[in-house]
Amino acid sequence: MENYSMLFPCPNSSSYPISKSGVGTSQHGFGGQSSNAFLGLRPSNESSGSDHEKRGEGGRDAAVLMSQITAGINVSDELGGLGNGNSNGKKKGEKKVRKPRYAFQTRSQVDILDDGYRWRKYGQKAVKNNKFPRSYYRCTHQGCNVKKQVQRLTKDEGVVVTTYEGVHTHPIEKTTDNFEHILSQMQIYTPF
DNA sequence: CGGTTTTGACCTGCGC
DNA sequence: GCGCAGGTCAAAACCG
Repeated sequence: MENYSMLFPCPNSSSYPISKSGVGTSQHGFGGQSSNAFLGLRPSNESSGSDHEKRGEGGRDAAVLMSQITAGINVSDELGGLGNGNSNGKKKGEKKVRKPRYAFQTRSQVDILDDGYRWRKYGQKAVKNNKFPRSYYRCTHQGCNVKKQVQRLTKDEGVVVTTYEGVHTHPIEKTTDNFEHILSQMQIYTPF
């Protein structure tokens, strides 16, 4: 389905360490958490990878503290087919506008990254070739139509893929220092 | 009591 | 056309 084009240059390494235990040290600090092992997104993921221990559920606010940005930018401008007819405003005959989506991977014990915005979960689906479900969230801010999907890789249970769709039309609600750092870094890498 | 999560049903697009 | 897979809806349950 979605073919992510990973345009995320790792700034401080010539070779990307693709390791399951991506806890490496680097001089590049994402606000305290300093590690970026480029893992890359592969469309096919069979062969369940490392068997780590399960995620520590619960601590939503501590999510970002536990996570390490590992990779990722996805630019899918107008990918032709994604099964989605009624994004918002279900006028028939309306040409469906596909918003660009941005995906990145984090290495996290929990699924939910606290990025400072308030999200409401509106769906969860089992994904093929993945033993973990994909969760769908929508920004609860009025008028803001940003969505995100969160999915854990079967291949590496420690990796969480977060896909954002849309742009927030409002300021961040609660600032999380770590994630602000992350965002600022990502804007550097983003080619637009 | 209001907001959020859960979860099954439903819808839509795509490939065969 | 049919089946599958992804995405969304909505009612009920849950929680602070």
